[in-house]
Amino acid sequence: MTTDRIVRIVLVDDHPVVRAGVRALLEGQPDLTVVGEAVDLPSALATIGATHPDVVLMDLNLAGREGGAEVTRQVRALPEPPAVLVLTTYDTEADVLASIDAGAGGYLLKDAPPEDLFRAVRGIAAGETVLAPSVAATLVRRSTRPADALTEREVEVLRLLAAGLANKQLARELLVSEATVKSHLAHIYTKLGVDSRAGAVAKAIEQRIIRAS
Amino acid sequence: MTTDRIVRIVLVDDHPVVRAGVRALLEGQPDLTVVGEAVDLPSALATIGATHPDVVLMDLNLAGREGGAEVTRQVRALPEPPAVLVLTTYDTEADVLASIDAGAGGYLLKDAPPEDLFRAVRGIAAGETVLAPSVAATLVRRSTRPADALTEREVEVLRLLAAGLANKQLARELLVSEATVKSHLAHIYTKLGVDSRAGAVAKAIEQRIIRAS
DNA sequence: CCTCTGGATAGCCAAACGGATGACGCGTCG
DNA sequence: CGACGCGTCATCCGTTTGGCTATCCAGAGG
Repeated sequence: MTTDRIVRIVLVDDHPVVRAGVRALLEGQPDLTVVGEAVDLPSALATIGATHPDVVLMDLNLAGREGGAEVTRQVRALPEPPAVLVLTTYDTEADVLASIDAGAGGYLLKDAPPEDLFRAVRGIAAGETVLAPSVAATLVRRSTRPADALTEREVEVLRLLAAGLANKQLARELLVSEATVKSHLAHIYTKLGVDSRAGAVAKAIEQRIIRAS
Repeated sequence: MTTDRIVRIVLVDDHPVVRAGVRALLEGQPDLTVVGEAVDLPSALATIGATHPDVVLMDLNLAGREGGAEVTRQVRALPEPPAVLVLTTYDTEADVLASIDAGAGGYLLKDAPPEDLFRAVRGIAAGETVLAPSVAATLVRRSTRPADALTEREVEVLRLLAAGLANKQLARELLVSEATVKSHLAHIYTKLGVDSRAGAVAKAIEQRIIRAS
């Protein structure tokens, strides 16, 4: 609490515009400083190894082979890992859960006001967990209504379903039998309150369980 | 060409982080200046009316009721309208076409290097049309294949499809025979490049042909 | 005037789908 | 320990879907 040390930050985002923006905002704060930037997994590990930052600001939608969640996981696997604050555009259930699971200490949306960003960075640096209001709401909604919470596997099925795959293709992709796929689908239908694939896809996108991109 | 006038710019983006980033980048150029920012349609019209900029940098994924395309259209409908450069994350065919159709003079992706951004802004201000390479490719691909563009009726079918209705229900709802519904669906599938209802719903939402909520 | 497009209609048929029901191994948790 | 959730798999059965081919009509435009 009496740590008036400057918070050292590394940005990981493949958009130059966003990096410049976050950097400009953070550098306006006397107690925050950006010590490095990276655009993908290799550059992130290299930059973090070279600078040993306190906090990593991570974009989830990285262009490279590995998404932000995977990069987060590997960053957190380092010895004496920095705290990771996910700063992204979407707040789908799947994204949030994957990030938290990967070891992120916070989840903030890019449309958050700068003050929230500063608060979040300071909080993360102090070891707190920081969630954007809508993200917290998502998690609360999920834990207060455990009746219709989809399992990981079911979300996985949904994602592929949204790609228009048939049961046979789903089975091949998930390495299970077609019977299992139909079983998952039946559960998904009852949980989402629909009775067809099309309805499930629409409802899943609407409820941000998966995203349409 | 001998116009050494400073290019006056208004930013329209609902992400404070991105606005700050673009502003920081642009202000680093002596011949470019940001004279205003806006987050949605009303604030955009107000800001543009008050500042009369040369160029508007427009994000497509605005949070408000109107997307960037609609805002672009209304901006271009003003007397002596500023040039509009769309600066966004995605380059889906639908987005690009909607932007151009709405009167945008350029389309750039957020992952473009800053130099490209500067060049684009100067070009737009000079009355040129500026397209990102991948965007240009999209347009070329389309002009060689002018096959797709859903009719009103087909979009109507899609909307109901996303509600999970079966063909029989679709027929009742649309006051046509089931055969007609199947005919529409077949056309939709070929136009969207899918072969199932679920795929069609996902693609339609992705391309913003219908809304998911 | 004739063509083109969008919309509506029809029948056929194999394949896919959704519902129901039951079962098994495996963790967790009271 | 026993109940429970989860993921897995299976069989049966009626319904739906998607692909195909073909016709008809009204309005727009060359």
